[in-house]
Amino acid sequence: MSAAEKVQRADNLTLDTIVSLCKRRGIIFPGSDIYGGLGGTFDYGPIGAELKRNIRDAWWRANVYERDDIEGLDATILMNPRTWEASGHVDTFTDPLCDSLGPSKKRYRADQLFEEEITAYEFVDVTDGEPTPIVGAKLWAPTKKKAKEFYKQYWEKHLNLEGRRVKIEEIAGSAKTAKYSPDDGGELTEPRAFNLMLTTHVGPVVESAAQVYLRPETAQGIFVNFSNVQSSMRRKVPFGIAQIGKSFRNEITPRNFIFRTREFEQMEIEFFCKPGHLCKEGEWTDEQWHEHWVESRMNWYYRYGIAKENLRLRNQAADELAHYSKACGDIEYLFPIGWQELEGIANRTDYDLKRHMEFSGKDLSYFDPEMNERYVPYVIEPSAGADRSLLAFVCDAYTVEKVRDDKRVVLKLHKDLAPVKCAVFPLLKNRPELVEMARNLARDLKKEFYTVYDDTAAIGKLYRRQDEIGTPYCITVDVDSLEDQAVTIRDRDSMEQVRIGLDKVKDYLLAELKKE
RNA sequence: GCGGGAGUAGCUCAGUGGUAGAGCUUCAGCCUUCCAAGCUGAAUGUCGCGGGUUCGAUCCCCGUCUCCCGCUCCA
Repeated sequence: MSAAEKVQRADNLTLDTIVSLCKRRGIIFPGSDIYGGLGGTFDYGPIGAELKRNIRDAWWRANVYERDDIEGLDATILMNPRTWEASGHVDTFTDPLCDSLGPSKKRYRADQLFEEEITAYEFVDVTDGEPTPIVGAKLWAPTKKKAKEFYKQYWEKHLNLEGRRVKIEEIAGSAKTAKYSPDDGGELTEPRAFNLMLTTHVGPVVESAAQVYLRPETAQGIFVNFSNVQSSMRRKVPFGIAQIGKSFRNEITPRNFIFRTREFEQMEIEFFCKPGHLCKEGEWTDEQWHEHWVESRMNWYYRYGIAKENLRLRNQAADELAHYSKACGDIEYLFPIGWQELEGIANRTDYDLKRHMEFSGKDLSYFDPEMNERYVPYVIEPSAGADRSLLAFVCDAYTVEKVRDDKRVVLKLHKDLAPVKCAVFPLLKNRPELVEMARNLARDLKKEFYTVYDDTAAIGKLYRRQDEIGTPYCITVDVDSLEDQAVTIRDRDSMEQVRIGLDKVKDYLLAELKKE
């Protein structure tokens, strides 16, 4: 029976609480902290680095080692710029943005503003009988009614015309709305290209020819290596290639801690399969593989401890699909900031391979020995964010419990993800024999897994410190240990203790840590 | 980029025109035979940065940077 009563869960958890815990306990720091930070960057501290590595490992293990149809890959961040022309990122990753010069100051995607014939209106002050045009009070609207509406909503407030009589006059001229804000009729600035890819230069001379991009997704490194991996590993379709690595996007607004950052880590698989229309009876179509991957990926999050009610699948509507995909299932997690995407599983069809064939002139089709025929495989892409996953795992594990009259903060992380696996304490630090025994035990355990030794506080505080970073086991060497050569192992979640012979501690922990 | 808010100790925050404080944390010692105990002591900040007003500014003014919230983005 647990002595603890759970009083807080993710429902009333705020992101600030997580941010504060992360900084305090060495999990995540703001990037370039001493220089005031850099927007959209965060550094992982000693504990965070372990946690992230464990997440990467868990993903790699589940997808590369435990399956027999996936190969690993580690491609470069810098790639031949042609790659990004082929992938479509040079064109479609550029958002043309323009701003309204009207009072709303809204920003628009220029390509999303629909065009329509509109008329210019002018506001005239008629209070003193003599109509006087009001400076700056011109706007564009499809009808006089709409112009009035704009005037009420925005211009009235910004022109300070209290107590004055104003008339709306149509003036000569007509134009397309794409030049004027649909929200306040204000003029729009010229669209400026905002490319979401970050650039740098290779070679000693900074000139446009040497400009390269930092990859905005890891996927393309996989596509360009499709044939290399397939032939060197003697793979038959269906098979997949997995990769973990950094990607970069010049986000307009990085926000929400590590949720949206300019430098982030992806865990992606490109799974190559036979296009549905070529499949024979009993063979999985691309759509069936897509379903398989959605389920497989959902299960991965469950396996590592995400609560069922905090995870959901959302199928993207046709109009939100990226240019390359035929269908996309988003796995969303209920963060303190609301439901947000953790991972997208897209059916990219043969778009990427075909584009690379076109741009590189190389044949990337696959020869199917059973069909005795060549085809370009379809691709199912489960694309997860490592940083987002980490945030989700931490949020989901974050628990506040009432212990006696005190509260206990504990990260109930899955054992495989826990940064520190075991902590060893002497019950009394002024007893050199206990200190020595504890130090020796810790030293021994370190050979197997990440173990820490600590004696800088009373036992209760030592436990709580480890609870906050999710250490599953704490071992205490007490006075009796000197006699019976045994120690207590305390479980993080139940806070219960078992007494184990010193010589059996390692085996016990190894067995416990292995349990699912 | 636009609009709004904010920058004071590791964290959370208070405060004053006379160059700073609390709680928690951290560290050392004493004590303590198991869940943030107690006692003693200690550390830490050019009060985001630059300029101005002033005899004097953390506080007032201007500028600037960064962060947070909304618009846009989506792993």
